[in-house]
Order: sequence, then C-alpha cells, then structure tokens
Amino acid sequence: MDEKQLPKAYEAKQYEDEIYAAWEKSGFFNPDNLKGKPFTIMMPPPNVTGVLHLGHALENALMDCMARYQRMRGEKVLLIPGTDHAALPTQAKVEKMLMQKGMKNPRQELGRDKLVEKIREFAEESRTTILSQIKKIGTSCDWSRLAYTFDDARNRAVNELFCRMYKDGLIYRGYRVVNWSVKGQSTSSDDEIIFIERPAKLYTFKYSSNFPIAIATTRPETKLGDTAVAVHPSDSRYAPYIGQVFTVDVGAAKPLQIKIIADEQVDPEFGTGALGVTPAHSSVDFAMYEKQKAKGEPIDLIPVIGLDGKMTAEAGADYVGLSVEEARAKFVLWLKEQNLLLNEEDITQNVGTSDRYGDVIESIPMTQWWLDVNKKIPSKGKSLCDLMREAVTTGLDGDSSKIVTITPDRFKKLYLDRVDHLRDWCLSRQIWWGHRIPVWYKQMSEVGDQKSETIFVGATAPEGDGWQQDPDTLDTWFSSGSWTFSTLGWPEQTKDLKTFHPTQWIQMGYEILYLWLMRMILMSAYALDEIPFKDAYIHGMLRDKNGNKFSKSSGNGIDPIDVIDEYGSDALRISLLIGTSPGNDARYYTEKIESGRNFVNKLWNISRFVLTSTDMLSPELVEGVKPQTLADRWILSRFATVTKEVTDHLEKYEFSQAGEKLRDFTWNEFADWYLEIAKIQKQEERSKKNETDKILLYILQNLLILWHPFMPFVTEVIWKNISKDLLIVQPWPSDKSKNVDQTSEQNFSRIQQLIVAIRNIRAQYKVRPEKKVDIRLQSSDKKVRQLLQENITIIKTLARANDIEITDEIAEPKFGCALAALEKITIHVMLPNEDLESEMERIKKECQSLEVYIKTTETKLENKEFVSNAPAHIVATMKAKLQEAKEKFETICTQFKKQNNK
RNA sequence: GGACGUUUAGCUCAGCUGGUUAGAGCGUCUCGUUUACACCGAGAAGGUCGCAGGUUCGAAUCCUGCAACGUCCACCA
Repeated sequence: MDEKQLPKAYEAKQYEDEIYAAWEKSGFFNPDNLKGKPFTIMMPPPNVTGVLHLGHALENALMDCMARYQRMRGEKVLLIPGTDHAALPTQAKVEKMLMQKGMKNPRQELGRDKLVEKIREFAEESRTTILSQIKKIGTSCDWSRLAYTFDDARNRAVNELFCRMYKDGLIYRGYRVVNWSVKGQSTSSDDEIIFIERPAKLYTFKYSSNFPIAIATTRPETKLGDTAVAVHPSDSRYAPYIGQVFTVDVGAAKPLQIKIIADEQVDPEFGTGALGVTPAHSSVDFAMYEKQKAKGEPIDLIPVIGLDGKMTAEAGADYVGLSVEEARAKFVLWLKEQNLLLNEEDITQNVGTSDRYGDVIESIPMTQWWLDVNKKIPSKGKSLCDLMREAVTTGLDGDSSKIVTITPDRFKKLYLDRVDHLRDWCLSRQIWWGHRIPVWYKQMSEVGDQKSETIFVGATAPEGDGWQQDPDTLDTWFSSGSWTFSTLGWPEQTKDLKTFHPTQWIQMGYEILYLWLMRMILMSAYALDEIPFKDAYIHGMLRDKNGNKFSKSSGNGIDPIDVIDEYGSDALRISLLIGTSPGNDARYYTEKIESGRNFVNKLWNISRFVLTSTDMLSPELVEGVKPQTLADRWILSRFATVTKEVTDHLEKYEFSQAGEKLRDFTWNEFADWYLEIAKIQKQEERSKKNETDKILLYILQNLLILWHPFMPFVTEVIWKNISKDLLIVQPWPSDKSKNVDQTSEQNFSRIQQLIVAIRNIRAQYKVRPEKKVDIRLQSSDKKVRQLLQENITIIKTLARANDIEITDEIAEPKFGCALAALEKITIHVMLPNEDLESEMERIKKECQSLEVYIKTTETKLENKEFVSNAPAHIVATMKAKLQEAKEKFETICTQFKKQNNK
C-alpha cells in the first residue's frame, strides 16, 4: 500500500463530490437495481421558500442513515426526494420581496399570471439550490423518482382526492366564520395561527341604560354587530330574561335586536357572567348562531368588519371605513359619553396571528370550501377522525398490521388528543400560488335578485361555454397529505404503488405532527384504506448554542453547506446523530462539529495504519480469522458484541446510542489498545504477523461497513483501497456471536488494568516516559502467573517496563518501591526516585476508599432480605467484588504498614 | 386554564423494562515530538443524579407533591 494515496489528514472537500457522483452512477440509489424486501422512506419535502438550514441537515442525516443501513442489510431501499411548493408561505415570501423592492400591492400591480410567474421563478431557483444541498449532505435518494408537490403528477392526485371527497359529501361549500388575514387577503386553517400574548383592556358596559344585563368584551367595536346576549342556563340572575328581545341603538346602521339566549358554554364566573354574541366575528358566537338556528329560534348575523379590515356600512355611518382600532376608540368614547361604560380593566389576552403574514387574524364570515372530518364516509361508515384514531390504536379496521407507531410514543397521546378536538378543515385560500380548486361555476339564470349557479366538480371544465373555475387555491397541506402515495403514481395503480406503499419509516419534526403527519394518515386511510407509513420517528428542533431557535430575524442562521465546506459532510452528520435523542431539542455548537471532524480523521488514520502496515498487496475481504493471542480473542469478542449492539440500536432507531458505542469501540478499544498491541505482535513470529494483519483488516473492513450509514463519504473513500466494489452495497455484518469469549475478555481486562495501574504510578511519581522501570508481579494463582507470562511483551511495552519478575513468592516491598494491587496480583514498581512520603499518602487514600467500599458491601450482604430477594447473579457478583476488594486491602494495607514501620 | 417535556460532572448530553463503586464528548490539570493520527497519546481531578415525601432488600430510574425552565393546546368573552 502506497502511503501517498492516504495523506496524513482527511480532507473531506477533496473527495465528497466525486464520491457522490460515483454513487449516483452506480445506480444503487434506485431500488430497481436492488434485491430484497422493499423499504421505503419518503423525504419530507423541504419548502421552496428558501434554502436548507441545519434542521434539514439533521433530517437528511437521519433518513440517509436509515436508508443506507437498510440497503446494506439487503433491502430494496427507496428514498424519494422532493420539494414542496408551500403555497401560502412561498407567495407570502415573494410578495414581501417585491414589496421590499418598492411594489405597493404586487397582486394588483402584476395580476394573477405575472405574479404566479414571478413566484415560479423564485421557487425554481430555491428548488435547484435545495436539490444540490441534499446531494452535498450525501443523501442516497432515487433522483429518477424526484417529485414536487406542484407538478402535474401531484396535481392529478390532488384533483382526484378533491373530487372523491366531494362525491362522498366530505368536502362542502359553506358560509362560516373563517380565520382571515387582512394583510394576506386570505383564509388560513386553525393550524396556521400562532397565538401571541398581548396586553388588552376588558371593558364592561351596557348596550343602553335600560338594558338589564352588562357584558364584558375586549373588542367593543364588534359589539356593533351583536345580536344576542348569552348567559348560562342555570344562572338565576338572568333566568327571567331568557328568550326576551331588546332593541338597542348603539350607533350601528340599524338598531340592534338583542335576544337573551342560554348557552352552556358561558362561564357564569367570568366577567358579568353574560356574553355579548357577535355571530359574524367570533367562531364561538357563530356556533351559537347555528345552534339557535337549529333550535328554530334564530338570531341575526351582522358583519361589521370587512375583508379589508375596515368597518362596514352595517357598522353605521359613524364607523364605516374606520380601522378596528379607530372604531374601538370611538365606540368606547361613545359608551363613556352615554355613561354606559361600567368598568375598564387591564388584562393580557391571547390573540391569533397569521403564521406567514404576521397580522392579527380577524374572524369573518365567508363562503369557503371545507373538509368535514366528523361526517361518516358512505362506503366506510366511519369519519375521517375515526380513521385517524384507528390508525394509531387498533389499526385501520382493526387490522393490527395497519398500525402507525410513533417514536417516542408520547407523541401518540398528543395526536389522539388533537383528533378528538379536530374541527372542519378550511381548504380554500385566496392566493394564487397553489393547486387551483377543481370546481367550475356556470351562471344559469337570473330571476330578479336571485342568481342561480350550477357547480361542477372536476379537474377540467365540462363541455359547453360559460364555465368559470373557482379562483381559489388549496391549502398546501392538502397536497402534501398525499405525499406518500402521490409520489408513487396514485391514482394510477402503478407497480411502484403496489411495491412501495405503505412506506416503512418516516422522520419529521414535532412541529409538523398536526400539520402533516395527521393529514398523511387522513389522506392515505381515506384514499387507499392504508396507513402511509409503519413507523414515524419524531425528532426535535436544532437550536443555537444558547438554546435559542434559529431564525432569520435573529440572524443566528447557519448554512449547512458552509459547515460541510469547512468540516466535511461526515463530521456534520455524526455530530447531529450522536448526542441527540428522539423528540428532544438539541443544541448546535461548533465544538461538537470539531469533535466529529476529529473522529473522522481518527478513523482515517486508523485505516491508514492498517492499510499501510499490512503486507497484503491487495487486501481483499477477509473472511475467516484465526485468533492467536489473548488480545486477538479479546478484540474479536468485543467486536462481535459491538456489532450486535449497533445493529440492535439501529433496529430501534436509536441512532445516537448506535453511533456512541461504535465510536467508543473504534477509538478506545480498537485504536488505543488493539492497534498498539498489533504493532508488538507483528514484530513477533511470522505466523502471528499474518494473523494479526488479517484481524486488523477484518475489523477495519467491518467497521467501515458499520460506520457507513453515519459517515458515508470517508468510509467509501477508504473502501476504495480495499475493494473495487462500492461500500454502499456491502452486506451488513452477520451475527458474530460465536466470537464472543467471556474468558478472554476478563483476562484481557486484567492485563489492561495492570498496565493502567503501572502507568498511573509512573504518572504519579513523574517517571520520565523514556525511563523504563523494573516491576515485580506476585500472584499465588498459577493461571494468573501464566496469563502474565504469556502477555509479558505487551505489558513491558505498553507500561514501559525494563525487567518484569513474575513470582508466587510474597515479599515485602523494598524501600523506594510503589505498591498496587489488583485481584490476585500484587504489583511492585521500583521507582528511580525515592519518594516515600507521597507513596504513603497515595496508599493511605486507596486504603480509605477500599475500606468504605468493603463496609457498605458487607452491610448489604449481611442484609438477609437483600440476599433472599435480589437475583442470584447480582449477589454473586457482589460477593466476588467484595472478595477482591478485601484481597486488595489486605495486600496494600498490611504491606504498607510493614513498610511504614521501617 | 389544561397537557407534555426538561432538570445528571464547569458546558452539551447519554443512562432501555429499578440491581456492581452513575457514563460519554468538550473543557480543566499533569506529562509527552513512541515512524497511523498533536484533528494525537498517557494519567488525573470533577457529580449527595432540581427539592420534599413514599414504595422496595435496593431508586438517577417507579409513585405523589413542589419548584424552575421550556413547548404545545384552549371559545374566559
């Protein structure tokens, strides 16, 4: 092996692009070129609102780790990449950019087609960047199946779903109170509202001096549209008034007819115990309005706030055209003048804001398209909510093979709570970037004021003239909800769909549990009678080193590509995978990436040593290895155990623990001990050298395989020196448990402890490293003496000893000699410099800690209840440990005392 | 107002169904130019596992209560 091929330090930048290209060319990203059982992962499509951030890097690391692991396990892995057109967020972003460039109202100034074109340009640019970033991270996805939530194939799926749901009566057009963003001039769903706390004033007032009930409100201006006062049915204070109607004039266009109604929702303890009902501008009040209508005791609905956020004509001549704030001030002033204001109180209230436009959401009644989540689906006899519930509990239709498991499982509870309180989903948006609602209208006749409209629901307009498509677009989550199957060709019954759905595993952040996970389950259960995925792995958010969210406004954003440029993709990946646990937020800081980079370099140098120091000209895959020495048996045993542990952890999606165990083995056992011992063994007989080389190669090769899912690039680069085949499809190590050898592990551990004890003494007495010391090892156990004898070269070299005497003869330590004891071994280290005082101090300390341990352990063992209740092996190990401690104590203390007497 | 999460070494975090003298990485201290690696090696120091009770032979781990921090949800108008 030529050392020039392997420079001293691994420079990730020199290799990564080339390696990725080689993988792509190999075709192994495409499951059509793989055998085995299908294993599908759908990439959560990043929004084309910008470029990838560190959170995406984490997602890609997780997905790719799983994909590569499964591929090496021999599965037919499909990881479909994609992007999300993110309807409202993208339009909001582009509009904002245009406005920053000076445009006042992009929609007005550009018109639908031109604005959509601008957004498309922006989205395409983002898309290109995002896709190249995904490659940089190393994600092994099938680019031949690349999907986009806004391409033709996905549009077909969206239209098909909409039409089916309409035919099933689940999608309906309804006049109801919606969440309206004045700034964005669009509706939004309940999930897209962010509640913020803000100070507000709670006003208590009466509509008129002779009105019998006072009410409290934080929105006085909406009271111009009040049509009822609701009280609790059992509230005796107001019971006599229930059913009565009062006419009051508060300055609105017409005097208000206020009916006193009873409703359980009213809290008699809050405020005056009476609630002014504004059906047009509160979803709660609107619900009362509907209830009253159903009861046959209808109340009116008067919209006083318009889509422009200004007061309408209905609010009265004094108010029309005013903003809500102006109207509020004016109305409060009027109340004061009329002596109707009874109280004014400062409170904090939660107010809903648009997650994209940031303005306060107004409740306004409008005709929109809705998805009914509680109505029974005709063919199923169950509602969408029922299906969503079944999917995580009994399995769809009670079929236990159709259960979605959520890791960690606490998120299952959150999910179920949400399903129980789910309300109808407002699907239509008044923006232009998105899937157009597949509904067509035609005006049929006009009789006086009555317009009669015919509705047609379908992807394309029916025959004939005069059909107008609904101008609105669909909520972006309507298209991402079908992601797991629209990417596979649905509604066509494609081979892909049959092969790869339901998918096996998906990962996502907890922040889109409601927005996305839920809707994927809804869509898939509805359209396919299937779950979208078997296991959902929920990860937390990445925060900066102070625990703050990464955000553009605080300017703490980090571009993962910059990190990759500096430290390499592998370093970034392992530092994101190790030290994080599912569902919990994690902090990102540079030191972590540095330590990742250091480890990558360590593995590089381990490989460099193994590959350049073995004689094998072409180091082919090593199959059978024959351990010759204790160290050989130990490392093979340990490796077998670690292989099993890593595999088990990955099966349970415990990425962090798998990576940690692998790192500890690689660094602390293989590199720090076995490599050093290998150097010694290789200088011994010829036969040993060959076997040592084989073992080194064997472990290295398998380590590269185990590490590949975590650090695909560096492992693949090293693998080039081993085989012409790519590492990406090397089979995962099979069960090696036949190599597990407890005895050798125990014996080797004894040698390790001995070496550490001697090194410890050397460090304590500041023995210069080049100075070799004489050592006397005493043991009454023949087997132990034999063990020491067999490994004497290793002890000598690693502990830097000159002469080692192994004997069964108990002797008092000589003057100027340091003393240590292990189980069945007494160690005398001859010190070149005589430092009796600190030796006595050191031994005294050790005696004390031994004494404490012996005492507590003895107490435990004397406890009869402990001995009878605790499992036998616990008691046995404790007894053995106690014995060992006693022996140590005996050796050290008695000999120390003798020495002390001199 | 509810629910959930977190609280373990100076910092960032692991610790699965309770069982050896509680771990890792970074940082700190001492020593070191041993031909794989200073992006390194050797050794060490550092924790009454947030607080208070309880269950148990045994609790960081289970139960109850409390506190601090965080997140989500909710129609106190």
